[in-house]
Amino acid sequence: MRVATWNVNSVKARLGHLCGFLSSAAPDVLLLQEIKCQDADFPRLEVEAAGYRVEVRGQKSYNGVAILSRHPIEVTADRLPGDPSDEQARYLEARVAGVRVASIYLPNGNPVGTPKFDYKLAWFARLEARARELLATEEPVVLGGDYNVIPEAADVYDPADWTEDALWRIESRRALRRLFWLGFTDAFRALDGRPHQYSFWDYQAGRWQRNEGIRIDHLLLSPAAADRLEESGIDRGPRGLERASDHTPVWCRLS
DNA sequence: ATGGTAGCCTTGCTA
Repeated sequence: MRVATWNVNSVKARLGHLCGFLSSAAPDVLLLQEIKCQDADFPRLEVEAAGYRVEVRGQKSYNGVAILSRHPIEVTADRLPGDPSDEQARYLEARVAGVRVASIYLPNGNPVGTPKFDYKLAWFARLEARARELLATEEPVVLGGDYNVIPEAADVYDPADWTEDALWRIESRRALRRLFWLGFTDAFRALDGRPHQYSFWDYQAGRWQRNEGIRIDHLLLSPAAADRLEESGIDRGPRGLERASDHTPVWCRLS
């Protein structure tokens, strides 16, 4: 089973790229983030015509996540537990072909020192609590999405540019590490030892042309899923297209 | 050199 994650930065603006990726990469499951539309505005017919079922947790203008799958989708959560007042559409979880998957759009958290950074860390704590619950099920679990965290110096072109950024702050990296200490595996890092393999390049300052990116989109595998990990990769193709998302898909294959 | 781009559907916010 192949699982991919992609922050598309508006599913309506990226519909052509999305359909191209579905037909060329043909993942069994695609986890989308930043669809930037309400449920009713998701281009469902086009995606269904490509052979995929669709579950959406949308929101007007910002955020929004979805799960696309060639197999039936049984939604198990359409929001991250732990804060009923949180209205932001950043979490959708489902069971697909015996694997628990989640599409995660973790808060960016900038600027540091504002409520936005506090929200990021609080959201991370809720995710950790949910991850513990999912581990207890002993089902294979794939927590995929835009984590908005650069795990290590090898995942950024120059850490000095990111010193005060919420994506690199030690509090954010520690929060991600806590998921690793729980037993989750970074699917890409587990199989690819090369440094400086990125999943995001800013639109500004020619970052793509200069290959000055960061790796912030991750597939975290529970032990039962990691036991089945056979292959992983980052597909840079979509980032090089005209009017591309600033992120590109990350994928893995489980036996 | 505090710039630069993109999408929302606003005239600013978020990233």
